Amino acid sequence: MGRGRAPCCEKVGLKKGPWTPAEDMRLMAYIHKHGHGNWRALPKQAGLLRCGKSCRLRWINYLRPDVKRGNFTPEEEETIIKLHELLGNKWSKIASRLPGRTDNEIKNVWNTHLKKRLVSKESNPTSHKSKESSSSSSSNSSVSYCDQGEGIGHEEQVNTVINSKECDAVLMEERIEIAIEPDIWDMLEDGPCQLQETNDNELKDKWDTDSRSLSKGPNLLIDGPKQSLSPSSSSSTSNSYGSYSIPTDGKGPAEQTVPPLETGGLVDVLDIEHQEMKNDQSNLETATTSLHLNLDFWGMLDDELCFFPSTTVGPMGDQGLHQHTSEEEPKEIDSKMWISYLENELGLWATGGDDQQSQTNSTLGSLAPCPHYDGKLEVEIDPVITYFQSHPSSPAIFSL
DNA sequence: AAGAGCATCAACCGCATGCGT
DNA sequence: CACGCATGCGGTTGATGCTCT
Repeated sequence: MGRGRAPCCEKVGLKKGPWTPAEDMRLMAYIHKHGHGNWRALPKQAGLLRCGKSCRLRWINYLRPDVKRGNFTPEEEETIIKLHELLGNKWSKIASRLPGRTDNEIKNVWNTHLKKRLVSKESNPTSHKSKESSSSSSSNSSVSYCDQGEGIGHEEQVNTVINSKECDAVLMEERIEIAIEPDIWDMLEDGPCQLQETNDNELKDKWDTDSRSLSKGPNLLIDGPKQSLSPSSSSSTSNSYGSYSIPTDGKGPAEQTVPPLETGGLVDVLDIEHQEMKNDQSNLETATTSLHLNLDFWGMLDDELCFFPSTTVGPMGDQGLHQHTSEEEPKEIDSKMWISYLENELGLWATGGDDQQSQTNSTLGSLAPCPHYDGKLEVEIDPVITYFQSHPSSPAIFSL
């Protein structure tokens, strides 16, 4: 049905392969300030030698604040199995039922773990029969009924509970059903600067501990705590992670009343869906609430930036990042300074090889540091490292 | 200790879909 | 209605790390 085809990304001069920390930072900084209204234009505007697709994917699968990392819980796995029975390889739909999980991640887990597990169970029918066997076409093969046009009955089965429209609409509501760790919010309310002064060791311990349980990637910017929180739901979108709100202003996280979703079982989930759809108005309200949450998230990010050690405040000194004026121009200046600052900091620790590195290094000397930035940091404290050590996960940084 | 094989997962690719003109 | 474009989605690949021999 699609008319015309997206012109292939300009391949010439565009970088492929694993993302570097510098690229991650650039992307995060850009989206932080500008959002991602246009993925295609984004890399150019952000100074990234990547195609928009690549940026989008990186953001969605890794940098997105509410992405949950770490091993899947048994409950999550069970949910995936059940949903796969019903939906087949509709990874994005499945992902929409698992807050913080991406379709890519779920797809990988399915292909590497769950599928094999089910196959082995099938080969041992005494321990596993009935349900799985009746839907084996979808559960033990990556080629599902959805792919093959078979199993329409399954689709109908799903549709008796949720038609596709319902499903999409429900996703909005669902986005806020994410367990929040209260202490995280407490930490936020205390203010990151205060934390730095009073709870630094404790917090660091927490991060360190959490970090150990994390999955790691070959090119991770930072490992992150296995978190069950996602303060900024991506509910402004019709899918689980498709877009993110542009920062402006918002209400505090404390207003959020978040019933934990996780996996109460598929039936429960679908029941909830059904009930939810009875009231479009409430969905609209939820959407509004979620929007506030998203906005707040960015505000929190800005607040977080004062988490830099007192000697390592950002480019705007101890005021800049907190100063939110209504005027566009100062914001733009802030944005540029912020990005420049990030680039500078990356120049302190990132290894060479990245062509952006030369850029950042070249600007290193020319950029006026913040009033508190005395230049000794390079030796004594690396502000970026310090910052991310305190916030071991990039998602965590944003989701705090 | 070294190499082979396997497992995992981030990232890419191409097609599908939706929307604006 | 036709077209072009941007984004979403699912399959696949390749790099990396781990385990086994």
